[in-house]
Amino acid sequence: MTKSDLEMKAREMLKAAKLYCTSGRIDILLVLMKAGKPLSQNQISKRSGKNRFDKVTIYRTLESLLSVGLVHKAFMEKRAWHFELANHCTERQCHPHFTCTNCGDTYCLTEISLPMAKSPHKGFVIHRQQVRLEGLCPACA
Amino acid sequence: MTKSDLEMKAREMLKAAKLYCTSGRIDILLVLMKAGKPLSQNQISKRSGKNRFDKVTIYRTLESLLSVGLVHKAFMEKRAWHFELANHCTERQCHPHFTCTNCGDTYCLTEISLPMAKSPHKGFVIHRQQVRLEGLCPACA
DNA sequence: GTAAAATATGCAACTTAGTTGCAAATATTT
DNA sequence: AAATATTTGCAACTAAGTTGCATATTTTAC
Repeated sequence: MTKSDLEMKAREMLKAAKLYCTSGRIDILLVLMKAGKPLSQNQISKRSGKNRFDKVTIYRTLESLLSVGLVHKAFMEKRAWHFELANHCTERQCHPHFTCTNCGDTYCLTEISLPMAKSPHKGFVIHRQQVRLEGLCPACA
Repeated sequence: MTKSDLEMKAREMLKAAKLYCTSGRIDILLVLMKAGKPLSQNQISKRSGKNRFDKVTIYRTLESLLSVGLVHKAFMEKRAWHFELANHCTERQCHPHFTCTNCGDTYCLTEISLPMAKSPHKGFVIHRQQVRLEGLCPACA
């Protein structure tokens, strides 16, 4: 897929979500598509090349993408939130995220999926489930 | 269990872990025992009564308790880390944490446990697994 | 195509979480 | 009770994330 193909795709995603097609949103979507794993605001900023956007803009852009379900927030050991494309995630569950305790890298383990937790008797209604895994990656094992 | 019984218990836990029995550690353990759910530094501070400890002390205390496995870090939707007693948690998995999307309260669902994820072929070694659930609590459902 | 309306962006200033270094205080060991 | 080991408080700092407002860009209506 060429660069402009990806950009076309980003534009379609934004249009379908009824969001303005702005350079910020397109760029950030491209960065996330190419990364294929959760990135923090800071990482997104560094990867968005010459047209660096303001920190506030990145946060607000992520918020808008989040509000229409184009991205997800992933919980990580790091203090900052990480964001990733909502690709292949269902309403109820995304793939588990694996963080290597040795090198610190995070991977999306799209091959794995755990059964959804069953609500306990007391009347809890479970809508979504997120799973975080820790251990050693192939390079560090 | 009376207040001093709890304190005795805290002292035993610290002694077994070969940590100095200081008023800060005892107090913070008591707060966590009474809470029964993950608390942030800020919440711990508010709940530790008259002998409020310095923010830095609380962080360092939690760190020491963490290092000997007496407490766990829980990931939450909030920006701050939350800590809880490592009660009933195995090496590999703790109970899932449930956060109500309506009222924001967090519960420890000790009745639920998911099977551990199986390592995918590629050579990942999974050591620990954490599960976060979202939905409606009995009061909000 | 252009003007008006709707929304996004940048900047400055702010809040909150968490950390570091160092001197003073407290806990344990002898 | 003194010496040693460890913890605590304070001040000052870093980094993540937010808010308000003026300006710029995108879309819509004509």
